[in-house]
Amino acid sequence: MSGTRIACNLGGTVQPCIPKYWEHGFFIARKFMKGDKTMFDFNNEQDRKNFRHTTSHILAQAVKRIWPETKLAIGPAIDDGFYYDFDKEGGFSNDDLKLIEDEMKKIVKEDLPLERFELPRDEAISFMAERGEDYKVELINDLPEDAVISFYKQGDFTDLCAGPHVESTGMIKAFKLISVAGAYWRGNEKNKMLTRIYGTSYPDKGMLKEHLDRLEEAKKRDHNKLGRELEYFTTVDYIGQGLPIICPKGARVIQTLQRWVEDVEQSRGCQLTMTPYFAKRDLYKISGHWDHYRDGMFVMGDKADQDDETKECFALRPMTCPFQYQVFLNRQRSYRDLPMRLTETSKLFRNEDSGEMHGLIRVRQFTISEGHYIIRPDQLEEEFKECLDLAKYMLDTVGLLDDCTFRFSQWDPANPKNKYEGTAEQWEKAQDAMGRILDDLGVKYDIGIDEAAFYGPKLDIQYKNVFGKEDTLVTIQIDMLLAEKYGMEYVDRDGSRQIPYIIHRTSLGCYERTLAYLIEKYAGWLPLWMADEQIRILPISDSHYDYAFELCDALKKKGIRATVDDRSEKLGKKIREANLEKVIYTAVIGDQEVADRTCAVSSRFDGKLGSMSVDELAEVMLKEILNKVRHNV
RNA sequence: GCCAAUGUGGCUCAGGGGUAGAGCAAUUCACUCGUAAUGAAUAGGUCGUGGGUUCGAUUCCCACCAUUGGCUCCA
Repeated sequence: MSGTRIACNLGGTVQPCIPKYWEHGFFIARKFMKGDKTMFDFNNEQDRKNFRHTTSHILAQAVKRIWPETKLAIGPAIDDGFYYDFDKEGGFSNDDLKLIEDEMKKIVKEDLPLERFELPRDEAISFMAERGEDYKVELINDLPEDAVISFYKQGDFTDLCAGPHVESTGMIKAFKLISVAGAYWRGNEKNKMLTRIYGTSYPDKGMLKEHLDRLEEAKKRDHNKLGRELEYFTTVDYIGQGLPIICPKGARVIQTLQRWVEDVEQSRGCQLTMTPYFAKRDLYKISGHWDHYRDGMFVMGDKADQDDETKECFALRPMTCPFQYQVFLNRQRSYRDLPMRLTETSKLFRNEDSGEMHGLIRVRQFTISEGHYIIRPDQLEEEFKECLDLAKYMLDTVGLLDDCTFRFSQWDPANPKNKYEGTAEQWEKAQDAMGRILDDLGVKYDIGIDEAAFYGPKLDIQYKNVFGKEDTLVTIQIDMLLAEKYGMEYVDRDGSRQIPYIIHRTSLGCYERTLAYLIEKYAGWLPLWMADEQIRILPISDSHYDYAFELCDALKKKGIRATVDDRSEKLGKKIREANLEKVIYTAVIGDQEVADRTCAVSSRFDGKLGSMSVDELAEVMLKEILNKVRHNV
């Protein structure tokens, strides 16, 4: 969009926007830039947001024209487009979307200028109250005392809005309504569920098409589709939601990752533990899980017995922490024992709400490289740094680091659900420590308020799936609370008893989720070292089978995962299917190869490598495997 | 959990109140093949599950289950 750079000269308060078209473009209203000349550029985030925000107003206008009784909530721009929340009886159907789009086209054609005006609070309230816009009235009421209350008017439609917007509705040359979804008013599940319409818009049709094509391409990488097609995993109705079956191919990847992770952790001073998958309620009571996390746990037995102290009650573990602490508690500890770096490839069980599950990304049983570093306070910085370094090393090795973002997840003292343990003082102390360490390390992070664990702040390493939805891949948490709850202490140098700090950390994070992201990142072409089938040998006809199997065995002996396609099919078909099944290396065997004891090798990434002996082939492949080479797909 | 959409052989999909169809895949046979689909034949579905309406339901209604997109929650 470099050609679309336009000047803007625009007004203060009630001033109408005066369009001033430059060569190719249009211009944008900036209420706050009185007399200032600025450029519009769709590549600029703010300009793009304004553009999408105006589109959301057009959406609202269209909806109000068709269903005047509909109440408006909010309608901001988001990363790839915009949405608007409506309160309409019965919601919207897909046919309705079409209807709305048609009306929106009319509004664009009408080329209505967006005019900004302000009203004093009482007038603003009566303005919206007269129109029956209860949600808007609530919004205005909640604005701070000194807030400027502004409106934007376009033709027959006026919305409460801080702006800014583009010049006129005629500028929205290309848009599309993408989907309908439910969303709680103000994001609170206790409030009414409204109907949200998502859409996107662009300055021209070509860009819109590009965007939609990108979405189509993303769908092809979707682990939930590709992972099932390639038989990494499957699900079964009668086993249950969020309980995927990891098939051999997926299990191989996870096994390979797990072995590597455990080895690396061991080389960095971690000790492996194996602790029970479930425990009595008593354990979780000490940790606070029983009070703060019970909804997320699978508690066994009758619900009625759960709180009956005379009855034994077990629950599957949602976290490993309280189990691993028992290792520390097993005997008296000295400051010399610290840091104690415990790690476990841990199965966890969390009773997620039914609507939360998603492929391998959000499941009810998962496997995580979960570690607890029990440390002296003076070791906090060094050990935290070690955890971060470990995580970055692992993510970098598998190729996910570059797409990660960091989130400093903090508590919200005002959380209404009594989510957090501990005192404000303890929280401030832990958060200050983490903030200091992150700043020292120069980590660039966003701050997530109310994203902390119930026992402490977290550094979350976030990753986005092909559709842009973000989840946590790795987490490192500082905990100054739980050690005390469990009576964990060590004898310090001076003989005094001290309470350790604990760092909760994952190194590679959840294997199921990581597998999902790897499938998406590599579009199924996982790096050779973790791929299940590393090479497929393709004999041309059955006279070549013996040599093909001989070759296969020779490669296996060298630690390469090789198979033979011994079906009675033509070579073209075998090659096609090896590609569809994302096998990186193929080796063709015909008369020539049998005669000179070679094979004709191709690699997905390096093309035809020509004729090679077993040893040459193994050398090439082992080099790629040992170096954990990753390709861009 | 909430809002909505979807659910037809392994996969992609068509159909529709009178008890189901295509392509690919699978199986068998023939072909013995040189870098992205050889041909023929065969088999495979109580149309997600359970109720209801009806002479009759896969089709209409209800509930449940699962999948998908959001919301809320979260590794």
